[in-house]
Amino acid sequence: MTGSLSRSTDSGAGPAARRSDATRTAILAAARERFAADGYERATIRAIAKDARIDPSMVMRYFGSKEGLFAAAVALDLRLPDLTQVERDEVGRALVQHFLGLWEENEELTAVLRVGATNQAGAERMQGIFRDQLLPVARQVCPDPEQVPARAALCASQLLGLALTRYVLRFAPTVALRPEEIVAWLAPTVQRYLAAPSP
Amino acid sequence: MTGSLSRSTDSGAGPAARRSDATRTAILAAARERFAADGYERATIRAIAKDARIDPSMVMRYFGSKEGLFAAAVALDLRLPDLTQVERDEVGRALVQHFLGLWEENEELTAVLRVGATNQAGAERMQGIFRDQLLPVARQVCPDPEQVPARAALCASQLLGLALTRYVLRFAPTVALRPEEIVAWLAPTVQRYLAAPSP
DNA sequence: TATGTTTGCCAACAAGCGTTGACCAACGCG
DNA sequence: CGCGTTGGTCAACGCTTGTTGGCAAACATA
Repeated sequence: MTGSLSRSTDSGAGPAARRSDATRTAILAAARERFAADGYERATIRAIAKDARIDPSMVMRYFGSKEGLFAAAVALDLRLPDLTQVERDEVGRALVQHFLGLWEENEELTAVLRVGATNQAGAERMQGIFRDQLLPVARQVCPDPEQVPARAALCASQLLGLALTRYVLRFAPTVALRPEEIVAWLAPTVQRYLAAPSP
Repeated sequence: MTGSLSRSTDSGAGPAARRSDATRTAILAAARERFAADGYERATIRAIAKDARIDPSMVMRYFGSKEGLFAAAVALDLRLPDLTQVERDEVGRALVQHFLGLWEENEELTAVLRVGATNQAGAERMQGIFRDQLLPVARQVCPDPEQVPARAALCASQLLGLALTRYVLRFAPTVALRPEEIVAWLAPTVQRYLAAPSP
């Protein structure tokens, strides 16, 4: 009941490092992996707990529910670059390159895409990412403000389509493509969607 | 409700129209709807049976298992046009138009896409559709036979990306686009992926 | 040492799932 | 009429799921 959480080793800046932090991050890592591999429904709390080598009830204690765990596991920040600093006719290439790098190293993105395809809450989360992160960047580049949503949406369709076929559906020819090839093919597309005059 | 044709009037050609055919198709329709709306795991046999107003056990009798039902519900034929009959620089537009028409009228495609994102068997089914239906068409148009798989894969990424954002994730700006706009934007992309010299 | 808080495991719950088999009501036909 | 086939319901099975509460150690503080 006491709110006091003073610790002997709490020296100065930042919150004290609790013993449970290790388990917490272990759970989150296992959750990301499972969500990415299996999607929301088939990624069971029991399996995640087994991966993290703790009891399923701990997951509930730390994250309240399965939805809470998912929300905590995939807190997505695309870290999109500031396109005002990029040459006007290079924004397409910059965006594709950035996205590809994200997907290659980060399995959260596969998780959120897989869940977005199954789950209503997941879809809404993706809508939020699109609205809060991609739309503003598109606004920096698009000529006509009124066309920003449509153009950003077209970019999303191409970028997510690549991610879908390469990381989720695993089409053989798409998986075989080297990153440079992908950039070379997709950059002009994204460039046109973003900045070229409308057809 | 049954509208059953009498067996005695079974005149010659084709198998007799059984009374159960109505239920069968009702189950399939309900299954398509549920799979499209909920994905594989959350589309329960019980819910499908309730939609079709019959007992869950009937689904098992007719289709053996949930996987059997899914296989029967989404037997996918894209009916892709013969691109050798189309002007060389119009194949992009033709393909986009055809795909868009399919998606707009046919919820099987949403179902198979949603399931492909969750389910291993679903993903393999999509790989098969790509291999057996899109690849051959690309072979009709691509200049260099060696590039056919990569080029077809790029087309798939754009077309499926559109379907994903429009019909599954339901991004507002993508949903708002009129079909003609989509064709106008995507046709040049697909055209370039298929037939333009590699970058 | 004594006390209260963390951290964790265990066993169980209620609900929902796919699936099965027993049983019943029509129907077609001799 | 009687009888086999068909179309259908019902009740249950075994299992897995998310979730809960109790209890025992480990630890921190006094």
